[in-house]
Amino acid sequence: MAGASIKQVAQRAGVSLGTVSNVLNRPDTVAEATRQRVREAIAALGYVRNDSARQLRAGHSRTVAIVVLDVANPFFTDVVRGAEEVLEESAAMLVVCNSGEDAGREGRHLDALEEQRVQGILFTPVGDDHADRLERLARRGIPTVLVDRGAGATSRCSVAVDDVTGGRLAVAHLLSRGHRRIGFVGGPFGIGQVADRYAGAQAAVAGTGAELRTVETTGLTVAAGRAAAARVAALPDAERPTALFCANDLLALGALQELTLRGVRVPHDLALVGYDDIEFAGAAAVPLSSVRQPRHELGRTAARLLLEETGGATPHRHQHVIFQPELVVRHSSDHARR
Amino acid sequence: MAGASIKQVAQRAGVSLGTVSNVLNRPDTVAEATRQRVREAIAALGYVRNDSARQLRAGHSRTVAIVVLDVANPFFTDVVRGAEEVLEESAAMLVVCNSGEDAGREGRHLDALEEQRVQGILFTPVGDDHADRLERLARRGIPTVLVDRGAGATSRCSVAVDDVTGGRLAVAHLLSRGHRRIGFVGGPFGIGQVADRYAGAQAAVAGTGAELRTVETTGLTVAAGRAAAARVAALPDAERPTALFCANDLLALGALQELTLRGVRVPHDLALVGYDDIEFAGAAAVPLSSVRQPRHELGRTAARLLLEETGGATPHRHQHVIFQPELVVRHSSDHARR
DNA sequence: TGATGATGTTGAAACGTTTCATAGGAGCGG
DNA sequence: CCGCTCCTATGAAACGTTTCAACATCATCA
Repeated sequence: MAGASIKQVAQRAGVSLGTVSNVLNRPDTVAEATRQRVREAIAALGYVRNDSARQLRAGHSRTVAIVVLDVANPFFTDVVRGAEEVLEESAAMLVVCNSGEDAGREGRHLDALEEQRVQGILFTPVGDDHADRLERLARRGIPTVLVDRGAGATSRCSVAVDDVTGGRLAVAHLLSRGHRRIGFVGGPFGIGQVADRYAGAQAAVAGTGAELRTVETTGLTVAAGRAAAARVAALPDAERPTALFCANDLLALGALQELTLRGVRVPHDLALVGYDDIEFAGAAAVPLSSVRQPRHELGRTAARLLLEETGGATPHRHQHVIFQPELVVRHSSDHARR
Repeated sequence: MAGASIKQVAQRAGVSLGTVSNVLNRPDTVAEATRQRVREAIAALGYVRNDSARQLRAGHSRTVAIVVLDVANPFFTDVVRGAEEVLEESAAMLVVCNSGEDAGREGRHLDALEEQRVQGILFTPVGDDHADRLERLARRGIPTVLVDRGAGATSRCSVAVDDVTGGRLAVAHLLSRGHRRIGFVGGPFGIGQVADRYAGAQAAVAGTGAELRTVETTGLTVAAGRAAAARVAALPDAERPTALFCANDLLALGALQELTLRGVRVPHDLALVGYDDIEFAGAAAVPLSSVRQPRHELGRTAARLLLEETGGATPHRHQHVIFQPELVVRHSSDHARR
């Protein structure tokens, strides 16, 4: 019972092995009576197809992987849900791999996925030196769609939100509220999103005479946000920024917690803008201004592009879809500095 | 280049196919010079092992799956991270499957995992009628560890937090603050956690003369929490509970948003207690009282039990590990009702 | 010197599918 | 009754590993 194979099903149904396979894969080519008999044998033996064998023969699998920076980050979970929706329709299975912003772990995941000959990978890389890797995957027939990264790569598809614009929107907003010394909280700068949002922030202050100083963090977590806010709060008044632009909402929420704890009032003493507009941003102690991204749509589009490339009847043209972010102003930054 | 196989590596290195396999799996049985030569051939051809073939031969895979109710729920993401930590040490790969609280989707995932002959499954089922299914998986050699469910199943391991105690703690706390009409927000009741937390709540009110009324929801999401709170707010004063115990924090945060919007003051007009103590609970507009569970530890333990069963040198004894929850009182319920 | 072991390597079988060329019949028009 | 096609069913090959008994070689020791 443990491992009934096609052979045993065939024996029991009194047909050849190939016929069973036909029942499974092209039922219309098998006569009704035979089909019936085979189906009964399958049920009786509790036969379940062995996917390894199928894949071995087929040369590729029916699973699609998504490798994300952090499973616990609501940004990625929404992307995952979007991708799932699309993939479900095409009988592909989505598995989620978590790199945890660790290049080593990311590498091991990619190795395993390559060994498994997955159908394709939706990928948000930790660092920037992944071109060779993806090139190799492509040669092996495993297409990649870069998620929220790597616009410009000509040899694969990508979907992204314009992070430079997002950073610019956030900081322009703070400038319009009268802030002249603004802190950028985020890191490591090796992460493209962080670098881009910072670039946008810089672009916004350029030529305005305002000052942008960086408060570098080791990651994009609530804990890192707390630590960063502690450092900011400890600065002498003359140096302390009057507003913080955080590279994501987790950082901003962490900062908000720490600032509240230390009696720094938001937005009166310090304005705060986050990024991602996660579900909790509006529910925070001080409702958080944030830059909203179409995360769900990002996931759907990434999956769609991958399927187009895989199912490729028509020769595939790589596409780069860029979504535009949107600033949502809430109380945490809604206070004009005189 | 696309698909170099062991055979081509062997040819290039001038050795037999079996020797290459030995280099890969038992390098110490191969002479240094040969090993070197084979390694070079592998590198030159860009050979990557085909996991399907390996699995087919081995009869089982090296991946472990975790099937969760909702990837976006911080409770599960923490469990996932705990499990990952343990599995990483044993060269197993964890893939996350999202049932989205949908029995159909759950079934399809289990089917796929069974076809893939995964090493084992960490599983939080949607409903209660999964015994047959798991029995079948077990017969096929795929062990399951129930996560946060199914204490009492004698034929498999489980890890759980005592949800009845958790529910009791929460409601006992509200009673001690003087509340006599308490609402339980949660659903569907088919989900074991919901049923257990409700049972605990009932146990707490039993014999106190206080009233417990249910506000049933269609899921455990922020949106469902909003909807539930809207219904509560619309009740006439005489019927409206003075406190809500929500089956998880997402519901509670949703409720908090909706109540704030409608001018119902928390905790003055209505006290609120959540469940899970997610990272955002303390950062909410009104810091949220909640029942904390050792989620990370839950994931670690589940993974450990699975590995013990799989790697089973010693015959495996199924275990049921129950963790105790802990009530964290914050501002949302910290107001004595006169 | 011949038996014994240790060390390295080989070749073939097996895992469970899918695919494909082929064959056995049945039905039918001529 | 022959030659055709159409419908079903068959058996063998192939996918890329791992495993294992057998073999070759060489040093060792009595």
